[in-house]
Amino acid sequence: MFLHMKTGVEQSVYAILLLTFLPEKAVLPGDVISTQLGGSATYFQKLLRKLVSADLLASVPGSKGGFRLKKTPEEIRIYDVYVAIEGKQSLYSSSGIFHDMLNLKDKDICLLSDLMEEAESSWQSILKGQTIATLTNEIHKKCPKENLDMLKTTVEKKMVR
Amino acid sequence: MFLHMKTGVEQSVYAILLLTFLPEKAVLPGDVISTQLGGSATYFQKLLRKLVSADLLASVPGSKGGFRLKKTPEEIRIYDVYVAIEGKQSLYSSSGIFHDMLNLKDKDICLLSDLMEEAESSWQSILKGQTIATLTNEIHKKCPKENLDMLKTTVEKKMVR
DNA sequence: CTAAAAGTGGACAATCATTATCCACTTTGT
DNA sequence: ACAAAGTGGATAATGATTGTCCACTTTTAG
Repeated sequence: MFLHMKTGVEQSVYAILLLTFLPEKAVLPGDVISTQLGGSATYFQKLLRKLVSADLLASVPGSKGGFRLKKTPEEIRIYDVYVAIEGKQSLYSSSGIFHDMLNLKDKDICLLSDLMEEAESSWQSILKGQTIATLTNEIHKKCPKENLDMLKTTVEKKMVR
Repeated sequence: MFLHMKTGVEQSVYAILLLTFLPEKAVLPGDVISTQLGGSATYFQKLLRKLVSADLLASVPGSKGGFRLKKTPEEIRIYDVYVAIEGKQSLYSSSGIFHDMLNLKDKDICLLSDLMEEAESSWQSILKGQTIATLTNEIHKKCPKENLDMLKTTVEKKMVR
């Protein structure tokens, strides 16, 4: 088992967080978002596309285009962001060692699968219990108001429509 | 976040399982273990060394040497195997995006860290609740007795001392 | 109507952690 | 003394993640 936040998911969460500052109907161009977060702009575009495919973000093409939330912060669970980026497939999959060791006929028998599924679902349930809205609430505890206001100002300056 | 059983941990669990069949004081050479499990023998040696370092296995060098359990199956939690192979470090570590986004002074502030720690500890608690002994019990449900007996016979044929 | 700005999708390259190999060295039994 | 087996370290191969590029479509502005 491996338990590591890939930067893709982390970046996505923060990107969505940034978009919560947008007024209704306004959008933020992708390169503004990536500039604000730092890191690779082109890779970031791919993340944004995944978030669009997952219906978390809406995109407007063309000049004056950009991205905005497609759901409310309350509706977006951290788990949804995770699935949007990583996909659902990253659940435990046996490598067949148990099968080989015991010379079993049925390829699908695996000793660890039950345990791993339980562990994963326990992990996921935590991520399902937290939404983007939860995080925005916590921002105020963790971050000085002035920094937050500065960020809001930047967003409003760069947004379109 | 990424949740995937690396084969190292999986192999290790099965290796330990295999060693539970050994009578007191007997040992099984490393290459016998890896042959039984399949996969790379040399990589497997590295895993065994990690398990020895973690005090889960005892090793006897020299001719007629090999490996045996250092603890009882009841004492070895799946979590212990995980930590032995992966190390404790694979906890969530922020990549500093939150910091960059908000221009914070304190590098260590991270919005996601609390959530991730909670999710991880929930995941780990499942792995702490299961031991090698638990798995041996389940083997009988999942695996025909004849295959199991065949495995035991092989182990007894190849063991030393 | 044309150009510029912005998102889309796919092919492809770079990076990094994991997995795998090799070798010189030590320990133990015969 | 020699063979079998574990140890530790250096190093290569692999594969997933991350990052780049480019041709294409959509929209707005002039």
